[in-house]
Amino acid sequence: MANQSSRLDRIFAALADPTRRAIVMRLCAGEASVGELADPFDMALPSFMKHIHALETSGLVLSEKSGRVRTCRLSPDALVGAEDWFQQQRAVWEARLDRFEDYVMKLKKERAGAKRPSRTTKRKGS
Amino acid sequence: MANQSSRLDRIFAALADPTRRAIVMRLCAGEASVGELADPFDMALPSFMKHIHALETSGLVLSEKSGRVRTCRLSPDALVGAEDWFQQQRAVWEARLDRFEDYVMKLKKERAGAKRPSRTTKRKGS
DNA sequence: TCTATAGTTAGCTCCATGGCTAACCAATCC
DNA sequence: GGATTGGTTAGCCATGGAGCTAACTATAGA
Repeated sequence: MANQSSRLDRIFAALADPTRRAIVMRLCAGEASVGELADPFDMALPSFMKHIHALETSGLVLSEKSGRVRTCRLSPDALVGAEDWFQQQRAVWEARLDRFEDYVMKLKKERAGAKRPSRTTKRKGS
Repeated sequence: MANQSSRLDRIFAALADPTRRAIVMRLCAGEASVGELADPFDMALPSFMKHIHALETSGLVLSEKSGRVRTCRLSPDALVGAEDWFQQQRAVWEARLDRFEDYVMKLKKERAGAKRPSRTTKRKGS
């Protein structure tokens, strides 16, 4: 797993473009040919194909040509990689919030220690 | 003019860069000054500042200058927007898979005596 | 006050991206 | 077989992103 980050690079870069996000959204509803996908966009085909290609090299989209028609579909685990990233971040972030809260609680406790007999300050859980 | 890049555009573009993802990850662990953030990266400060700026204009990161030190932290709802997008997509996608699965099941049933119930579509909940 | 520190601004390269046209296959269809 | 359709390749251009240096501002510390 040397360079997994570059995969994330490409996934996020792919999703940074509204045209490509729209393609992904459309493919969520089922596979489609390049032509069908391109139809709603006011864009020359070669330009559009670049988007398809970007999505393919990011691993989000798979395509297959049969006859003269290329059919695209979402990769089964397409969005998983990126979504996982978010979840990891959120995990750290929330852990940190917890820790921060602990810290604040501890401060309060220490500071109030003189004034107030502390209630058993034990949180952590959620 | 009317349509400057949408917020999602900027968020995903921001996350498409490994340096910036690293910054976000680091900020998950708590706020830090620009200098502290920049330290692990072998990069000139002005270059690094561009990354910070990209993160700020994406709304992922907030910063505040006090004295000569600029302190950065994650925006509280930083990753929410993007994460939501994934969840929406996944919803549509899974709905569609379910429909597809229904279809497959129906096929199987029709073709033979129905035997095994399967539900492969499920992945981690949140 | 003088100096070191922490960022900032300006301005330059280089290359990737997103768009275009034009010409080119290769299936299909009449 | 010839025309049509659906994609592909090649090549051009403009923009913007990522990096750099150099010079500057402003605060903190001695």
